Amino acid sequence: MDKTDGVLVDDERGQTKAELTRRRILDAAAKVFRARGFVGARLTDIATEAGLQAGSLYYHFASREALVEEVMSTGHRRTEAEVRERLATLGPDADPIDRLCTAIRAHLLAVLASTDATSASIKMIGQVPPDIRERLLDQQRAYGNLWRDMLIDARDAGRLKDGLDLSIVRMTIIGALNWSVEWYHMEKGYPEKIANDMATVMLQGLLR
Amino acid sequence: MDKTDGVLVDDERGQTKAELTRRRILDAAAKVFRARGFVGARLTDIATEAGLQAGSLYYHFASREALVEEVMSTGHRRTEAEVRERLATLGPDADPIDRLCTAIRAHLLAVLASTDATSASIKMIGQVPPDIRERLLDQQRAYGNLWRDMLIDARDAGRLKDGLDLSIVRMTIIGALNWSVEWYHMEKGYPEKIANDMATVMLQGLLR
DNA sequence: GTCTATACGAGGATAGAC
DNA sequence: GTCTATCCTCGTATAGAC
Repeated sequence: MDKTDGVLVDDERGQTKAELTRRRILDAAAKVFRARGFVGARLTDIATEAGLQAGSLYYHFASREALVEEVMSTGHRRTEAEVRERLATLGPDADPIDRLCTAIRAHLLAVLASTDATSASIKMIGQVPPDIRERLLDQQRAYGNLWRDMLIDARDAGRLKDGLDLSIVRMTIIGALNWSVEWYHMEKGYPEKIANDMATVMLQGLLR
Repeated sequence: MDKTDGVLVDDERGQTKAELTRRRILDAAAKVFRARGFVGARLTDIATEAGLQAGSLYYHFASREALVEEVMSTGHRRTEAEVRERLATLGPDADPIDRLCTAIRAHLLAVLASTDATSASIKMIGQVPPDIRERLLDQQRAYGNLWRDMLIDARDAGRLKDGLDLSIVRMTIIGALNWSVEWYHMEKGYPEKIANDMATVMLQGLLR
């Protein structure tokens, strides 16, 4: 499984040719899937983007679905990694609200300003076949728990409004963050500003 | 265009057999598209659900894409209609914050507790071919303006925090509402509670 | 490892009977 | 209007040469 490890490093030392090509295919696939969605992305498109023929993909991947799944899995793993890293910089006993704010910002920036795989994974989660979807949701459970725990900590510290269902709150926040892939376009956006406004609205509300 | 009018009435008087079948197909399509997504929904499934054979669909619709587009268009129109109706009950010079709160609740309830077409239209907006997508986004512009105007009114009344980009706020709110179709399941949900918590979080924030 | 060529299945779409 | 039967296109996947 060393293919799934070093995924975040772009260091080429010690990579066989096959591993490099495999990586190139994954990048191409992420780009095409992000742009065209699960339906619209053809293996021919992906192969062309990666600089080879459609048939050649099968030397590296067992099927179209295997390719999709790895792209999405990688995308989610990156988002989660970025959020956890940013949280780690706060130290273990940071203020729970600071942690929430940091997570909101990190998740949004990961989704908008990071790789194609991250937004592809969000855009396609509602489209992939049930078995793939199931495995991906399993994988995302740990990440969901991270958010759940942050919210519980904040509530236990007496910082949240009473009576809110924290599951609903969690899905509301993550939903707003994720939906940004549907409307954000590189030309017109300032991810930092979006992250700030979203954090403000979700934590303090939009009312004065 | 009397097909697109009476869409909300279930009154059968004056409807030809063809019009009734057409309606039945649209309902079946909405259900199948909602459940299986744009990719997974086959014409065979839709036809079966509507109680006829795949080939027969073509008497009523020119193509699969025409069918998709009408389902989505109808779905969005219903959401918009429900929100506008609820706003209308408030009267023309209601408090701008009441209007926002009402719109948030109405949009969510329309999406979660209403017909298959409403959630299908949201789930598939990121999946359909560019030309269809373009026309649907055009259609949605008027609805976006409704939200934009509500936010502007609230700001002009001095009720919103300073410095927020109202476009970002609008997309944040609508995004959170729309994303609910990805996580809500009929069994476990209480749309009213979800609507309340979402309105609270977005207007007043989740902090105490 | 990557190519070319091709097999194969699936599903959208059409034709004609009824 | 709806059926059955069939065509046709497209894209995934495989085989074998290089």
